This record gives sequence, structure tokens and C-alpha cells, in this order.
Amino acid sequence: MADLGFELTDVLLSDEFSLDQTFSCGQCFRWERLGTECWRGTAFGKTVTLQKEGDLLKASCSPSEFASVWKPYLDLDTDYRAIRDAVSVDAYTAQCVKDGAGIRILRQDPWETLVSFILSQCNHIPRIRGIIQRLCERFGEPIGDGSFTFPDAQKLAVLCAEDLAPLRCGYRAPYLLSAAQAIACGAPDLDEMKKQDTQTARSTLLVLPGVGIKVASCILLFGFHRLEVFPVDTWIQKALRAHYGPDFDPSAAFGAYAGAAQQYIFYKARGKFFG
DNA sequence: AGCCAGGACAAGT
DNA sequence: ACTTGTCATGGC
Repeated sequence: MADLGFELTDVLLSDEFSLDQTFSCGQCFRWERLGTECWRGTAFGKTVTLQKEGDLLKASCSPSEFASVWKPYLDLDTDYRAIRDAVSVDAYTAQCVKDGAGIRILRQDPWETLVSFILSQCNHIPRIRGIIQRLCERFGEPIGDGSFTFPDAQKLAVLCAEDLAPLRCGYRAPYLLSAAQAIACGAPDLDEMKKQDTQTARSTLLVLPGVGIKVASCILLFGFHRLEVFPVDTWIQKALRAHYGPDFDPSAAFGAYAGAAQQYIFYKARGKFFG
């Protein structure tokens, strides 16, 4: 990484890991690709540039910020070799795992994940990214380097439909507002949900307008790191039908890491892409 | 140019 | 319990 004029942290990676795969497999929407294995993005109110060179991960932040924010975010303490082995149950998934071996399931903020996947429904990924960017630019707080925080629920809860018109998120705007109002007054309490079992948390999410089974599954997997949850979207549906037939049970096949399996399959089904 | 997108929801069979 | 129409907006 070129000299960026601020502190850098180097981390030696102990497992297969790819920024390109991790940030372009559809689980997050606020990362920009600057070059091969080089990305810049914002999470938890911090912006960072990451570059991977061989087994070395360089981060444009202090060691303490990396340890407290980016190491957990990137899920660097999880053994993905064991996960990859566990979900390579046949030739097809083994190939998916091989192609996407560097994918990690990010530990994203539950609120940001909730909003992101409410907005995701029936949209292309590039368009989701645009809507979220406009949301942050308009209602987030400037961080200082041209980046913006993800606006919190309290900020959005006081808005009305026409305030959201510039986002051009269409019929999802009222979903976003009612979700913000619900979270802002603590019902449901996202922190409390971290302690709940997955079924309870799922039921809680499904009460929110605009959150159905697929969106709830994405929130559980990406926002609460429930690796056993297997979201089914149109891509996954097509892939499963093509390789297994109509009544395939992902949970039975992939068990505790079904969600990770889903990401490897999704990555392969959509082909390589960057955004 | 039109197809369809990491769907949800209500209203029909 | 399944199928269908509708919702708003573009990226490709």
C-alpha cells in the first residue's frame, strides 16, 4: 500500500482469506474496490483501507483500532478451514468452496444489516449500494475523509416519506421508516436479540414490516453471525434446483455452517463480480 | 428496450 | 398450503 499518511497495521493471516471475495459476495454494500485485493470501506463509524499482499493484511489504521474493530469485523478469529471442510459435502459444494475459499462471513452491525436487507428486496446489488450510499451521505455523520457513518435508528425514526424521496428506494421507504421507529424505541432491542436463540430472533425480526423469511435470514447470518442460517434468494433457488432438485434441505445437508455454504454457492452462482 | 433484481404482502384459489 | 398480482426503480 502506498504511503497514505497515517498509521498502518500489518497482520499475518493464518487461513485462506480474500478481500475481493469477501466484499463482493453480496453480504455487504459499503466497500469500494480500489484494486486487486485492495478495498476501502466504512463500518462501525470507522473508515479503513485494506490491502492483502500474500499472507499479509495491511490496514490503514492503528493496531488498537484494528484489534477492536476490523479483526472481529473480518471474523479473523474463526477457523474457516474447518467450515470449508464441513460444508464440502459433495462434488458441487466442494467446487463452490474451492472457488470461494477466501470468503468470510463478516460480523456486521445488526442495525445496518437490517436496513440494508430491507432495501435489498427485489433490487440488483449495484442499486442497493447506490441507495445505501445516498442514505449515508444524506443522513449519516461525516467522518472527515469524505465518508459517512451509517445513520442510526433515532436519526431515521423522525423522518417522513418525502424525506426519503432522494434515496429513490421506492416502495421500501415505509418499511425503512417503520423499522427505524421500532428500533429507536427499543422494540425489538437489537442488543437483547444477540443473546436470543436463532428461532426467537427470527420470529422477532419477522414482525417488522418489510422483513420476510429471506431478509430475516440475511440479517441473522450477516448481522448476528448465525452461521447455521441459509437464506434462499432467486440465485440460490436456481442453483439448488439445478444441482439437487426441488425438495433439497440445506440445513440437513450443511448443518451448523449452512449459512457459510450458502455464501460459497451464491458466490459461484453469480460468478465473479466486483462492486 | 426490455428483463429482472439477494422479496414482502395481501388476496385470491 | 400453494399461486398470483402488485409495489418503485433502475442496472445491465
